[in-house]
Formats: sequence, structure tokens, C-alpha cells
Amino acid sequence: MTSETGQTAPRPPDEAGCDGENGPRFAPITHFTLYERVYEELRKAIMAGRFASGDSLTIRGVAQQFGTSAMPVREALRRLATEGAVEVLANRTIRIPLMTKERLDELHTIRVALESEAARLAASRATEAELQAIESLNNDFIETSRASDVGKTLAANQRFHFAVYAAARAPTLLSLIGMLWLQAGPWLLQPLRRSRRQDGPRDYMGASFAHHLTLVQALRDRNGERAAEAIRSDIVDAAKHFLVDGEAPFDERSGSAA
Amino acid sequence: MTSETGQTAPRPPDEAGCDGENGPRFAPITHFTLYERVYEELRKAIMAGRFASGDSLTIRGVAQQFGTSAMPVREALRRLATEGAVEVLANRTIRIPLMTKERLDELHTIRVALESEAARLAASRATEAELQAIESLNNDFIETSRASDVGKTLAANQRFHFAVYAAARAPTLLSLIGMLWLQAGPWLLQPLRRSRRQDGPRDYMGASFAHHLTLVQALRDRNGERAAEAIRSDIVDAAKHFLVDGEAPFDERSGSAA
DNA sequence: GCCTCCGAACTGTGATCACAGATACGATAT
DNA sequence: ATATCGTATCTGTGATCACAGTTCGGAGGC
Repeated sequence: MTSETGQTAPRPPDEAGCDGENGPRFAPITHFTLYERVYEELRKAIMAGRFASGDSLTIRGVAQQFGTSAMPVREALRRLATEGAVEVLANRTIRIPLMTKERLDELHTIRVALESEAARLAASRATEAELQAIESLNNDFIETSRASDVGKTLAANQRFHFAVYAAARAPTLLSLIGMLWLQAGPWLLQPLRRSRRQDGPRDYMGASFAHHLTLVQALRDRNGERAAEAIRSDIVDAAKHFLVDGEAPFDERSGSAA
Repeated sequence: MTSETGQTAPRPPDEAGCDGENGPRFAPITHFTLYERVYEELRKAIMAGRFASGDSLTIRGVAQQFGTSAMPVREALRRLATEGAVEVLANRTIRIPLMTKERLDELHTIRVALESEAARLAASRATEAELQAIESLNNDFIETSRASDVGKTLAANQRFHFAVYAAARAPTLLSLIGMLWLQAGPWLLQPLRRSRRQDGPRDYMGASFAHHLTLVQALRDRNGERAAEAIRSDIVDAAKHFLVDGEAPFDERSGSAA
């Protein structure tokens, strides 16, 4: 829960060299606890769709894989449980929650409410540098859609969206949206995969491209209402392509983590 | 994270008595882990406004007060940190977050987005029994407003609101709203206290009563749009009465927990 | 008086262990 | 073949301890 500015290497010595009170300069070192590192690895695996609904994890199994004791894994899983990304059953099993149509609908309703608000705020608050980064990330998304690796497309879409929401400069809102994506985000893999097959939806990527472009232009125009509407449409259109009735969200099972 | 249906006493024996295979009947026993019980105690204390912004807690201090080891307290605090109710600083202090005007505005924006959606859903999903309970809780709220104990008014307001949101039958939405109330809810104590003083806002309680009544009637009429608007107005009007500029949200300091 | 240093105490974090509950499997009885 | 029981194993939970980082107070130097 500390800041996540990353770990930077010491800068090279100044040209003046190590002289007197102007000695070598070192950048601050940001330290992450084991708990934070375990949490981040699990979060990334969930977001990348490496777990399937119903997959179970055990504290000792994950700890063994990471080469840590159980404690940091417990704390990371407690946080993920609070975020709804994993659930602890009455028989004490820890698993990725099963998905139902009702739950997915609820998640999309909440996402529309929060992410459209974030887009509205981003339209007035994004800096020029942030707008350029958002545009660049959208180009990445379009580029990855031409290749065969759906995992890369999923990640590029996530990066694009979160760049927009980060530009809203609303930390609590961003945190809540992150929780929602932990629950619903991996499900984007399913229509992505099907759009790469002959029997998949043909208008899926095209609709997504259009909404993203509308969003980017709305941000450029500082038009919050149009930005919010673009996000709403993106979410609603994507949600039409989710199949929940007994069909697993991922074509290949990742297996249990332990 | 197990269900919280509470612990029920065994029912009295049937009139048939203990005969053969129809022996005495026992209700299921719901067991709570220590972590869950510690979490619930801390959550209730926060919601009741017993902590002030900036109050710090220590794991060992809280554990000593509860007579437990540090483990369940750690897990409870980890959950509360994920929910934004406490924060862990870089120097490892655990404290109730400081409040700023920007953060309070953000919380209210999010609350409007989510709670109005919950009210809209409740208007179509609440059962007759739930509507009656909501009305009864609103009467409780009005009754407590006539007494001098603002803590009771705060609690009654919370019970009323959460009965409405629970009737939406949207578990993820309810969980997110709970997190928001953990952060912003205690702040309702401030205008409540000031409304009991001669220099306090005179229209504060009156506006709240009116919005609650509008909400209840809208739920009765199954009018989601009007229900959402009543919640929105309730939140927005209450937010006008919050003072953040250096003024602590609570007139008396609760002190540190450890 | 101010600054610096050192030691003690406090604190969160991670490791380890014990305990109790849940599950799976094999053996036995019907 | 099915049901029951006992045992071993696994698992989350809670307790305890050690470690490393942080803070605070006192002593000494300038």
C-alpha cells in the first residue's frame, strides 16, 4: 500500500565526480514488502486470465511456488478476497468465484456507473502528456488486435482503459474500478478468443475500436459527456458477447494453483 | 467472509418430544473466526465515529484490547486497509486516513453514482416485508432525531440506508457501498452534532427527513428514477454541511487505539 | 542552547508451529 | 454393492517468535 513508483537504479556520477560534499547522487529506493509482491503477481495472473472460474488456491501451495512462507500469501489473499477476486467458502476453500449471469450483469452495471464517471473527470483533468499516452496505448491496442496473441490484446485494452481512469485523478474511484476489473476483466478473454475464430462475432473488435476512438476524441475535446457515453457503449456492447451458461470463460483450463 | 446469519439458539423440543428418529431438533450453528469478529468490532467502531481522522492504531495494541494474538488483528486491518478505512504509511504507521475536501468530494461523487443505482434497483426488487422494515427504520431515524444522542441518530440513519441498498439484491454493489460508508459515513456525525447546537444548520434534519420520505414513497410506487433522485439529493444536501478546512470531524478526540 | 549520536523500545513483517476442521481413502460390516 | 467408520492428510486459522526498520529520549560534544 505504499506508493508504487518502482525501483530505480542509481544515476551515473555527475561530471564533477565524487568531490567533497557533492558526492555521488543516489535515487531513492522504493522497497516492496513480500506481501505486496505476492499480491501483485496474483493480481496480474488474475487479470491475464490465467485462472478459471472455480479454480482453487491454497496458501501453502502458492507460498511454495513463490518460495515464501505462508504469511505474505495469506495477507495477499485476504486483500484479494476483500476485492472480490477470490472467495473463501464455508469449508475454507479459497477459490476464484464462479460467475453467473446475474453477477456479470451487476458488475457491468457498476462499471458503467463508475467508469463513465471516471471518463467524465478525465476529460477535464487529463494533461497533454496523458492524452498522448492514451492515444499511444490505443494504437498499441489496435496493433495487438492484428496479431494472434489474445493475451496481448487483453493487456493492451487494460492498459488503455486504466490510463484513461488514472487521468481522472480520483484515487478512490480508480481503486474501486480496479476491484471491478479483477472480477470482470478476465472475462474479456472469452469474446476476444471467439472473435479470432470463424464462428466468432464479426463486429466485436470493430465496435471496440469505434468506442475507443470516440473516447479519445472526446477527451481531446474536453467533452466529459461524450467521453462518458463512449465508455458506457464500450462496456454495454462488450457485455453482449459474454456467454455464461455453463461455458467456462477460458477455453483451456489453467488448473489449480496448488 | 462466511454468511452472517447470526447464531440461533436451539428450538424448543417438538410436542412429540424426543422419540425415535424424530429426535430433538437443533438449528445450525454459525461460527465466526476471530478475524471476522475483530473486523466487525473495528468496523462498528469506525462507523460509530469513535475514531478521528489521523488516529493511529497498532496491531499489538488492538490485540491486547481484544485479548487475542496479533494474527486476527492483522487480517482485520488488512481488510480495512483494502477498504480504505485505514491506511498504512511508508513509515508503517497504521492510521485512520486524513480527510481532505477533494477526497470527500470524490467520495460523495462515487456515492451518488452507486447509491442512486442501488435505490433504483431496490425500487423494483424490494419485497413487501423489506418495504415495511425500511419504513420502520425511517420512523426510528426520525424518533432518534428528537433525542439528544447523535450517535443513535447516526446509527439509525445507517440502518435505514443499508436496508434500502440491501433490498437491491446486488451483493457486489452493497459491498462497495459499505466501503464508501466506512470512509465517509462517520463524517455524518459532524453536521449532526452541529444541528443540535444553536449555531448549527437549521434545515439539516428537515432536508434529510424530506429526502427519506420521498425515497420511501418512491420505493412504494416502484419508481426507480424518483428513488435514485431522492438518494442523490440526500447525499448532495448532506455534503453541503461538511467542514473540512482544518476542523476535525469530531468535536472530541477519541485518542489512539494503542 | 543546539546538534549529533547511541541505545532502548516499539512496531510491522515474515517465519514457524500447533490446533482444529474438512476431506479423501481404505477397511469392514451389512 | 452400499453404507459406515477409522485413519491419514491437507488446509485455514491463531499463537508465538525473530528480525528489521522506525521512533524517541538521553547523553555528550561544540
